[in-house]
Amino acid sequence: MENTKGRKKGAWIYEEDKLLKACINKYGEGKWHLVPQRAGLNRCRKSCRLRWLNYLSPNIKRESFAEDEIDMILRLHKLLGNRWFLIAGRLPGRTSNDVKNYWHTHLLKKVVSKKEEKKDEEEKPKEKTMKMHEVIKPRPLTLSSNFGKHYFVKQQNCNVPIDCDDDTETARVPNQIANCASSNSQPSLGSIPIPCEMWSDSLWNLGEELGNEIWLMFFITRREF
DNA sequence: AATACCCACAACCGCATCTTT
DNA sequence: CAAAGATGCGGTTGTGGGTAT
Repeated sequence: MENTKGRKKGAWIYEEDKLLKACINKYGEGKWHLVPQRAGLNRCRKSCRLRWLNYLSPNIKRESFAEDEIDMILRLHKLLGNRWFLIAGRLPGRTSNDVKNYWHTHLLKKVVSKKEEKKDEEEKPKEKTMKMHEVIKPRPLTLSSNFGKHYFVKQQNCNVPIDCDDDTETARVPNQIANCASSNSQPSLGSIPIPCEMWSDSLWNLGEELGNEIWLMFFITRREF
């Protein structure tokens, strides 16, 4: 199987794995555009990267998911939605592809059927303060190379509850960072900056309701593969 | 034994974001 | 500042193995 550029596609064979491993061991990870050439592989850079990250990397756990891992996936998914990379980041040895696959094959059905059950029971008046299942979607952000890469809580369409009297009074935080340590990255309500204490308090309140798991979303340091 | 179906997971693709020029 | 290239993530598809009929 080959693509339009004559690159091989489909399942990897043992020899290819060996070449890729040798290449990564020699040159390290990264510079994926150079990997096919360095390794002597007729594969595209994406394919090489995926193969390493999802299969060949020595950090990968091969055994099936443990109870606590499943529990963690369920909780984190409730908070983060389909941010598989972030969820996997909290599960040592698991890749985002592993988590995503496990979700689709094992957990999705469970969650859907549970929701169906709940739906029947509910039909109650709207929650006043916040919707517990609204997903907060953090996005990766690269700071200067000295700081490495970190993930923060914030992104477009992320509604942060702040002592609201009705449904509408939530702080719609623009696509910026809640990193109080950084002077130019203060969260805001429209153009008005939100004091860090208020921001933290809001998260703290939310954290109490969600069993403090919200804090996982603070400074989820990116794994260095 | 043959076939159909299902499940698990590896791999690909598209696109958004980041970095470099 | 814009364009081009590189990177990484999430959605989706393909495929092989196991099970049921």
